[in-house]
Amino acid sequence: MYNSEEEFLKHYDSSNFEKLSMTTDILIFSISDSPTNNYRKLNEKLFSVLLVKRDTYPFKDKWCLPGGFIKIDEDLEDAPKRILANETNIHDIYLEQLYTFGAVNRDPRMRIVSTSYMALIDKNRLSDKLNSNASWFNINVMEDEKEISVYLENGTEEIKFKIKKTLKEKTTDRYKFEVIENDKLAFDHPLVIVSGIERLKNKIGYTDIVFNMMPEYFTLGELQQVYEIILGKKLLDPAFRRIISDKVVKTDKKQTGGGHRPSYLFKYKQ
Amino acid sequence: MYNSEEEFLKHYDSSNFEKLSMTTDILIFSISDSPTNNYRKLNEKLFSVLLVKRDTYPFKDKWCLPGGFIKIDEDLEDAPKRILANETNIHDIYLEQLYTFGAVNRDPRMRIVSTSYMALIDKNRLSDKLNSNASWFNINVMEDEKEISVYLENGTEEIKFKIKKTLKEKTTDRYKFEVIENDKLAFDHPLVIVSGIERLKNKIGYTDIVFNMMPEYFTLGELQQVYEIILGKKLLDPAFRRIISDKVVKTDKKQTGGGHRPSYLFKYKQ
DNA sequence: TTTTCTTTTTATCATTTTATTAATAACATA
DNA sequence: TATGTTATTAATAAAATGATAAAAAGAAAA
Repeated sequence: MYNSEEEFLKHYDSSNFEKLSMTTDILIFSISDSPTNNYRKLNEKLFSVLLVKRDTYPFKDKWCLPGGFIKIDEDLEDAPKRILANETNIHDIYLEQLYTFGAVNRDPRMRIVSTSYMALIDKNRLSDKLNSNASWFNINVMEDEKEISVYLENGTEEIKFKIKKTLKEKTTDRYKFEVIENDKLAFDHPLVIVSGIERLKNKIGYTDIVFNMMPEYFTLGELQQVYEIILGKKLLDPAFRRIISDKVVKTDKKQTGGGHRPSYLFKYKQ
Repeated sequence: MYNSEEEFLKHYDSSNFEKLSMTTDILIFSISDSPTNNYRKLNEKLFSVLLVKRDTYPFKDKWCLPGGFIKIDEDLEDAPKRILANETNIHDIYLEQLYTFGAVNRDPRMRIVSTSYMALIDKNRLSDKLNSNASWFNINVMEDEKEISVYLENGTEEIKFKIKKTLKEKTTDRYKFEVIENDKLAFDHPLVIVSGIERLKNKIGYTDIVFNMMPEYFTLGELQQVYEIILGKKLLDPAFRRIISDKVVKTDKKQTGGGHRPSYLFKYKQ
């Protein structure tokens, strides 16, 4: 019918195929300091995620991940970058594509497929003011063979949800996730959050991505806490130090005032 | 403006947002036997991918991955299942989402975002006849710090492409891939193939997915060959046997006729 | 029939890595 | 000055890994 690619494209009718909308959802993870900073209580580090309260339908007054529509003339990965720039003042943010969710009825408005991204940031680099409807939620995860329970709190509100996991194949560690309890999170965002936590848990073992969330100077105790929160288990001090010893450099700074032997501050070895 | 979610949805105008088309591309990997099966030459195992020759524009006469458009009323992951069913006669195929590619100009026709999937199958379960324009290509990969060269051949045709890799962040093992040589593959499919190989290379170490490509009975030498092809390096026999010893069961069957000590046949320990 | 060849399979030992326990160090407070 | 607390390191045991070599079993050649 056509004799060349040029000719074909000239006559191509793009309405031949069904069209849909795409959005992106961004899991922005960071590390927070515990609000209770008592005497003789370690400056506890917490793992947190940024959520936004919806002020319009659908899911009005529920919390969701920052996100938005992909523009027709915008590369897919430029959308999360644009939204991140809108939520923060930082430019060089660690960003990684997570998963694309595309169940037919995942959005009540219409058919929308959403590609989720995970961003890791050091909160200390943020200018203080967040967008008015955004808030950091500390993350607590309880996981066993069958379920993942996630508890989020920001000092005022609490969000809980539970996810059932069933092994997809005997040959993998892959699970099928299904939301079985959720009252305060919009869309399929519980799934996105859990996917991100799983990804991070997996990658913390063979990459250095965790340092994207750490401040410039930190103690090994703090770093170990972050590993422990994300992995959901306690680590032995000497083992942990062996593992990260070649990733960090000791500085001559010390963190005093803890009522005990002060710890040296370390930096990430670039 | 609206007093309830129902009311909002009733009046929702889905033409508010820009729409695009979505496709899926499926990397179907398997293991092939070497065509040269000489005396005293091990029955060599090769790693292969299924490609389809395009008979229409765009990219007429180029090779591409099996794929197609996502239907408006079809779950995202049902599309690759539908296409797999069309290409094979097998039902329970290992399928895993790989990555969503969404550069604005990745398709010359119009804006198309594509979610790629990786499928692993045991060729022995296929009925012999493939679709007429489909063909298995054996894969050879040469990788160093800066580049990945992939060489595909199906006995008749050869396809070569080269990809430059640059480290994205110092904190990860993540690379940015850029196609620098490619003459016979359509779209951004070189990127999809390389992403899949990297995923497989990574996952072979901590999952059992490789057994989805193995026949029911295999020798440890054959299994080791498959590991070696995918990892791109030689493994020591005793080390390999230690690693996989708890994943396989020895049967009382032997593979004789090799002019040397026969090897036992093993099965995957389900 | 015997020897040679090849590859499979197992054994052995050295080395490295990881796990566990315990000891020592340093600061803040009573 | 003694005590509590956490940081840091030392020391040892256990496990995993790496590397080499030896034994086993069949096919083919002498």
